[in-house]
Amino acid sequence: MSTPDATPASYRYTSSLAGDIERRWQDRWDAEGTFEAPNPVGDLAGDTGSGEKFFIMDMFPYPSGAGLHVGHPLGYIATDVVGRYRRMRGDNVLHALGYDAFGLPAEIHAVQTGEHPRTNTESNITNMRRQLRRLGLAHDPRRSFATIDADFVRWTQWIFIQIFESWYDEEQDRARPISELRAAYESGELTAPDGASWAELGPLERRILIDSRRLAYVDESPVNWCPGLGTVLANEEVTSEGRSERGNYPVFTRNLRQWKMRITAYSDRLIDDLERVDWPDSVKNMQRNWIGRSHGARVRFEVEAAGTSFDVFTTRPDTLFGATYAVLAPEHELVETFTAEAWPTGTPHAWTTGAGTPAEAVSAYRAVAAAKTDLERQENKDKTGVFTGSYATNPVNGEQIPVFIADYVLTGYGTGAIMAVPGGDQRDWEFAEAYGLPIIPTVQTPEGWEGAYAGEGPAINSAHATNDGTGLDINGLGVEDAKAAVITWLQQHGAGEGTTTYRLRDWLFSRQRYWGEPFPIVYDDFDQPIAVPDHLLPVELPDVPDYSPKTYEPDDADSEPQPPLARADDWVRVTLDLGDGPRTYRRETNTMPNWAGSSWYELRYTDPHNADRITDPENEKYWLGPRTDGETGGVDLYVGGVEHAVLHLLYARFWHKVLFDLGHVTSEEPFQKLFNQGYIQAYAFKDERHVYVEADRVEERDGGFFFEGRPVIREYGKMGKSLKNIVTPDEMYDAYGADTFRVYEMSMGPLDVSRPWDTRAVVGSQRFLQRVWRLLVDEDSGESLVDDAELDPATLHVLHTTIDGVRGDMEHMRFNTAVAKLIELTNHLTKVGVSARAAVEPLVLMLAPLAPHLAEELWSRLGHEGSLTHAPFPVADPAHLAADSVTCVVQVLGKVRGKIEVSPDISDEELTALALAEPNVVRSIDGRDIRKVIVRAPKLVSIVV
RNA sequence: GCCGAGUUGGCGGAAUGGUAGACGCGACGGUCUCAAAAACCGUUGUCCGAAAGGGCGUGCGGGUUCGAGUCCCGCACUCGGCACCA
Repeated sequence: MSTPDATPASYRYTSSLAGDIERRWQDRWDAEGTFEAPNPVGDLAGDTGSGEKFFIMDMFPYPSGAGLHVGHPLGYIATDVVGRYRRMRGDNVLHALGYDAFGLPAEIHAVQTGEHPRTNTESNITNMRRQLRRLGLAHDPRRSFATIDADFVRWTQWIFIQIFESWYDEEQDRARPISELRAAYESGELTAPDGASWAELGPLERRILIDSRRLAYVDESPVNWCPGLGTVLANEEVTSEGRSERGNYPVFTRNLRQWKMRITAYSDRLIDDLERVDWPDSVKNMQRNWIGRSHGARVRFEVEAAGTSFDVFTTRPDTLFGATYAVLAPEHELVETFTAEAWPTGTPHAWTTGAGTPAEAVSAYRAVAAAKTDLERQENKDKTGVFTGSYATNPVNGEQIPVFIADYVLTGYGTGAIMAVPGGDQRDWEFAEAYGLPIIPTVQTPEGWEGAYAGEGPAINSAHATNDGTGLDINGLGVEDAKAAVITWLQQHGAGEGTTTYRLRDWLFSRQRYWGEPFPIVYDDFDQPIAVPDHLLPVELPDVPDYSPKTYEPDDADSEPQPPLARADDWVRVTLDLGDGPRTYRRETNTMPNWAGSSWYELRYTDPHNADRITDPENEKYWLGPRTDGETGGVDLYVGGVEHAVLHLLYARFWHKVLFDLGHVTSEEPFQKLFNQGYIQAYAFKDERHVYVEADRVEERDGGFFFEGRPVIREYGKMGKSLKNIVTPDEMYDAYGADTFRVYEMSMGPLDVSRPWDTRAVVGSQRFLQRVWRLLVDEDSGESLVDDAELDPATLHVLHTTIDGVRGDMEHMRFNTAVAKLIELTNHLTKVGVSARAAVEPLVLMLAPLAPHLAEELWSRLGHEGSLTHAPFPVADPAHLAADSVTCVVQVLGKVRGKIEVSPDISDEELTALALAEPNVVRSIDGRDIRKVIVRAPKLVSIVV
């Protein structure tokens, strides 16, 4: 690396000079607390100023031990540029960075090394802080935290208790304290689902009734059990292949007692409020699809032989006349009830699978289905099933239709049972073909249509006459009208009603892991959960000899989860006085998923040291509250990758809404504006053995790529150690300095687009900063080159159009074009040899958000005392935006045939005359009649002949 | 299959319906140097032409318009999400 002494130009802006400047300013910013943002109240209280507040957040990092590559800081640089720009606009900017520090990698490391996960995690945080500090990010260091800090865990647990101690009031459409539910039962305003009154219930029954309504509850239900990881997983953590997102182990559906959060109560609000936030449409759509709201009908099918009925959900009640059989999911709770004693006479062989009785066939089928992973269920799309031996009554026409069980019907969606309409549904069609079931079309198909038809058309075969005239007849109606008619009829006849179902399931919240927040829950002798009182929070993790859950063979579906905390006997047994004297309780031994901390961390930035509340209401209202009535409030700008579209971003919205309902926050949404940055990707190279070779040693020539003289194949994708294509920020700091690195990342392209890293191209950004430096500083002597000359008109024009453009680009986060405009200004000043203060001061100020260290250095060399952090961002003077002359384009039949330099305020007539006089235009017209002349003075004349 | 985003030079990318390719990389030529590197200056969509100038050109096929990368219709391909969701 060159040093200042190695070249004649001792004061050239080289990497080492940049490094000196950058470290010096970083130390000074720290010492002066330059980026500390004042709060309205509390320990960080100060003068919040007259400007707007602006709260920026990055999706906080997991402190991985692997270190950073150049892709990681992209979003952090972008938010830093926005924050620095907003400060120069006079805003009070809150920007800090915490660490999402619970999670599996640290626990796996701990299991392997025996070292406590906290030790490793904290050293990773230290290392990451060091790497990021070198970038010069303008964060308020007082507001940084990690989700593993005892103080943070305390409030995570406190929020859990808030959720545990509340229920969802469907009438008022909001969460309310559980005490109000108890009061409603006591007063008789509400009764238990079975109609029992509060007075009739015993103490335990009362508790079970209350517990069943909580927003955080224990429930035995089908969950994703992953024996390979030894834990259960949320739906969102299972891939579409039915494997764990972490570790890629098989996942099985098992009925287990686990903690859940009633996120489904918020389905409608989570969908509807997407309209009120400024988020990318793609993310909104992903959330809508994930919640999966569908409108339809619930239809009751009586099974007379069994003396009971089952409900199905359908989005197409208009096709009810085409329902020729019904299917229950194999796990449906009524399967046994519907399983007949013996096969009805004439049952086709295919329906029985050769079993002697329905019970044998059903239990064999259920056993096979239970042993399948979700992946196996998905891979095999051949329709299979068995007949239960029972028939159900189609309510619209009284037809007896056979009831099957089949694994193409899912237990978790709708009612876990369907009416099968082979004429209108491809899956039902396939099943009907396989089992010889009748197919009745109920919608007129287009000419020549084969197979199931799900499209528009008039209803056919859809009438049933009854003696009393109450029969349903929808023939001829369109799909929408038919749906409405059927729902009305079902409601009148007590056979069903219109309803809405959701794909979203309640959030499985417990994990059998060590490295997570313990639940603030104990169990009493009745085995019922009780919240640990606030003053005993946080419940801290005990030290244990072994951090691993009991894991199993990945394919061992019958294994049972066993959390590591269950082995810490001294911790599990605890004596507490919960108001009725000291008693022994048993602690909950599951831990929270690593989504817990990130579900509320935006709140803690606003009041990070508050010991009495998650955040003071004044601070929350100032930083997050709605600016005007009807707004949701929330973080002003949240930047991160799209990979959290349905995980973190859905959970965080849910928790925030609960806290809003309970009156703890004034904002209805956590993140008002969301921006997904793209990824920086990289090329990787493989040799003829398909082994990756070091990418930085590959040469490109003759249109091919070579490593040590041998041809290699190029691939495009992620940066990764195994791909041998990692480029680290540290390498960039050493070779160019942080400012060059920042400018390069911002100039590569639009922030939301992914693009390949190209180390060779970074030098362009360095050359740009060197040119800026050379405008102000003599490279040989280090003397200032700045003078007080007046600006010529052309320079004034370039300067002010640049100011105008850069401001617009900053407002809309178009940093790539902002950099391009600053380069153009710099190139202009270099070309005309202008180093006048009137030009270079605004240049330095505009550069400050992007290359803050260099800008601070030049600002002080311009004679200013303090930091330019709060110096005003330049404002364009409209008087200088208009150019002295503009190039007018003359088109003939839409093709450019001439250009004229004209005054900006030229009249249409004058311009037309000039255009028609242009020699090349005259030649193009070639004597033809002019039919029309379109004039857009002063930029364009279009001549039609 | 459904939903969403995209397709512009050798590469990353610019372009309120009005000069396509700003800015940067690379490449080519030059200055400086004993030489090289760095730095600086110039050229660079493509074809015809000595030049002036002209033809072609934003994935493909149509359309609207004086004028389309941009708007409309259809298609292909790439990427992302969901997927036996009734």
